[in-house]
Amino acid sequence: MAHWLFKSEPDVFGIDHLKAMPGKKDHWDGVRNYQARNMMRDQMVKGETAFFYHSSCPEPGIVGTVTICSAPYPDHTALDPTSKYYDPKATEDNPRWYMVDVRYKKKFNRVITLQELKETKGLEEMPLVKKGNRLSILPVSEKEWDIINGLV
DNA sequence: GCCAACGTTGGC
DNA sequence: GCCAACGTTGGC
Repeated sequence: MAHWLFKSEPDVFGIDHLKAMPGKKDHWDGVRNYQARNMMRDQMVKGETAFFYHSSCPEPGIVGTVTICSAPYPDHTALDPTSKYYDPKATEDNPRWYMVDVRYKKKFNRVITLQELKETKGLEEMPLVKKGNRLSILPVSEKEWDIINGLV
């Protein structure tokens, strides 16, 4: 099974928000980038695990893990004119954007900072540590998954 | 708040 | 199909 990384701004929706949701799960809406959507729609499988990453905050880094607990399905916020994720080009027949549900799995006892990830041997090829990457959904290899879990 | 690095849009 | 303009992301 593949592994993933989900980025989110902790001020908007951090791992503690997810943990506080009913059933400790929520839908991961608002992905509005085609590359991220394609990975989500075409490759994600229920039961796979992912890192939860906090971005645009004082200490950017990986804060825990989540489980993908649904198959990909259309992101209905794209059809809602009152949503900040509304997309006038999305329709019922052609939803354009997709999402999955994620469930809180674990919060690490510390933040594995971006800085630390950059300095860790074996993670050099992670898109996350490379310059200019802005995708909110990223694939994580089995090797990288193990290395990062070993840092905690 | 700055700015680099993208991605998207739209005129041609 | 090119490409300039514009918008967004996200670390610092």
